[in-house]
Amino acid sequence: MTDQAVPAAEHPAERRPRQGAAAGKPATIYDVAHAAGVSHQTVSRYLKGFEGIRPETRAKVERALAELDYRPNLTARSLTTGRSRRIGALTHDIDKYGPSKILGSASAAARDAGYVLDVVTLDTTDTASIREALAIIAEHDVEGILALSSTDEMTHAFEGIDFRVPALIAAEPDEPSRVQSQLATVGMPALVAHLAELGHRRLIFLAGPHHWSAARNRTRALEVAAESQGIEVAAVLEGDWSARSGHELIRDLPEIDATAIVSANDQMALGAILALSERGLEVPGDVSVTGIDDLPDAAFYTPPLTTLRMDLSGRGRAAFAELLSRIDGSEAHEPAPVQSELIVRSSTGPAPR
Amino acid sequence: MTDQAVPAAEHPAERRPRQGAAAGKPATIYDVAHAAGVSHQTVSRYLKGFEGIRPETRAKVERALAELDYRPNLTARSLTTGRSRRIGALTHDIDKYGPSKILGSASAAARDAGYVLDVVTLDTTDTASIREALAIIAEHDVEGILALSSTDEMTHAFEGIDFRVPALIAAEPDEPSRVQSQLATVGMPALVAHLAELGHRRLIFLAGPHHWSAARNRTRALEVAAESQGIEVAAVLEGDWSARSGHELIRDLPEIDATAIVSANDQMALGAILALSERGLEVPGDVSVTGIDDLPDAAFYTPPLTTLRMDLSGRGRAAFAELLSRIDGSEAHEPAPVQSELIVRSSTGPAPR
DNA sequence: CTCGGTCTTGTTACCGGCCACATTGGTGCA
DNA sequence: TGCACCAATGTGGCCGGTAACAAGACCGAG
Repeated sequence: MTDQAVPAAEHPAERRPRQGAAAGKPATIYDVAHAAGVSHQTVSRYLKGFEGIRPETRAKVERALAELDYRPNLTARSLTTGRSRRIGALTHDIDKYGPSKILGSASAAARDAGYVLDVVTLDTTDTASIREALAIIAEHDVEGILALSSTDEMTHAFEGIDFRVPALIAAEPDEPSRVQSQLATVGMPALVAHLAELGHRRLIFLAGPHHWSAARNRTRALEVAAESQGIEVAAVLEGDWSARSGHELIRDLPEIDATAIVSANDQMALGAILALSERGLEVPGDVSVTGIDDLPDAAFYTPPLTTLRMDLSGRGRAAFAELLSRIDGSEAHEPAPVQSELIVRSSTGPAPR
Repeated sequence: MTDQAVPAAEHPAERRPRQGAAAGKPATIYDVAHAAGVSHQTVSRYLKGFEGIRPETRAKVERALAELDYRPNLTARSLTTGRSRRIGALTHDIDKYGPSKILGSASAAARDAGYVLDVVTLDTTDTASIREALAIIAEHDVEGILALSSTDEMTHAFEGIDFRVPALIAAEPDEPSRVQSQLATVGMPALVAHLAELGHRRLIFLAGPHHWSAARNRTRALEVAAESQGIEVAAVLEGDWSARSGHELIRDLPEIDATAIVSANDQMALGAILALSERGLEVPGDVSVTGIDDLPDAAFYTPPLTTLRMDLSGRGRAAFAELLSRIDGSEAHEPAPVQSELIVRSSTGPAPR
């Protein structure tokens, strides 16, 4: 409490020349404290929103803060608090609609919660490269890990790893659950019923790749719905979600032994429609086609696609919310169940007799 | 240098109970150093790849490292080095193909360079929300900032801000440059020439939203190419990149006073095709339609779309490379020029007389 | 045998925050 | 008037690394 200058024992910040935004390095709380004539701790308290600071002290701090254009250094903060406010996100096929939509909504949810997503993309689907990506994420000191695409390889890569932080795969789960049951109990039956009402009795299913849990989910839901409504599934053909694969599967079929094609996503349906038209078949005159997802573009296919609208944004948000609740131990407020809704457009019509 | 135990002055790590991966917190270099019987600095040197370590010391460190399942704490490292190995990425419309493709490729490039992208998504396009997103990014201690979508609002939001780190907008630039000139000098002229050869003399252009620099770019390139080849642009209609807008623009047109529609992207072309068919016009029999981008789906539209393939991945990679070179001051190895290539499919055909 | 240089390793300070604890000044009450 | 108590603020340590410098061991040369 003496006022006499102690030559070298001055505060570290003393040695640094006075600096504002224009100068070299960003201001720290020490710079601010010095400028305000208070201790760094007082600044820290102010920043934290501590109430018990005298008005005039508060004013001094505020002035210094503004003057130096202070911005907190989150790196330093997270070193002591252990909270980095960062979530590692892992995805492949980010250029595909589904994953990128989920990513976007998860990212928006993250932002609203003050988090940022550290995105690492995967080039390939093999377990080894997923592991590698996980290692990168782990180094970056994230508070949680979110996998945006749910394949067997992903599940496998997640097994037996000690992440030290919560990790989860955003998925249409294999196991019975809200999502699955909503699709299986409401969405898919509605789609099949729609076809049945139009007189269709045999359909071909274009499935997604089997190593995706969402694909298995959708296949099973379709089979159950068809069975229970007495609709025959003439064939289940496995594609890779792409329009190309939908096109090839239908193009290479010896004969179209059904009056309807149900596709596990809209893009394969798009390919199927083209292949049908190349075979001289009309949609929906000769064959009806349906998709799943309801891409924004699906309403503008020729013809506009009848499809099941899936709430992908909801999935991203729900996944993030779930992860967040695991991170801070708070109870996950039960997310609204993810809905699927039948959207009838003109790609479906009465079955030809 | 005495060996006698100094009660409380032991190393911090001493006080913590022995711990492996199974125990509480992750191991630090101090833990490793203690386990190996060396100083933490020796461990740090080993980790850095320092050569001058005696083989037996090296072995001890390696053993301890493995035993404790040590993983470096990047937060602590970046606090001293000032290098966080993190890039802030800013985008809206991440669920659209263009931005997500650019994001994906930028992210892949980042990963290869040992960086991670901190993604913040924008809900709206206004400058204020961009600024807010930038503030979030700035707090997260990134080494650079990359904006993935290039709108006027983005440019505006970037102006007059002291980022303290390199920041750039990945764009098809307004100013003459490689990208623009390749599109303007090669791609677009090829597209227009293709239509001219088919006998088209009047076309309608579906432009992207004017506040996107890429949209202005494409509009200007088209106008120039059309002018120089004696093709008349009957109308320039501004959409918002979506299939919906392409559909509405063509649907609401009093008359189709042209034999070809050139769209600034594939999705508006998709909407246009549907609108034409609803008007009873055949593509390409009555009207030819072209797009730009060459989405994977564009080859499977009905009819498959003639389009200009744009190298979006190249854009993402190039943007990241440029940013990286600004960060570490290295010379940017001139990236391969971004190419656009004419892809002729069946949505274009001879002009009706 | 001593001295300087090199090689290897250890010690201490520091990055920018937060936390626990210490200290100061003012107030109420006996 | 003295003292306990509380409100406001300051001090020092710590988080987990890196950097600068110091120190001990070993070497050859004078």
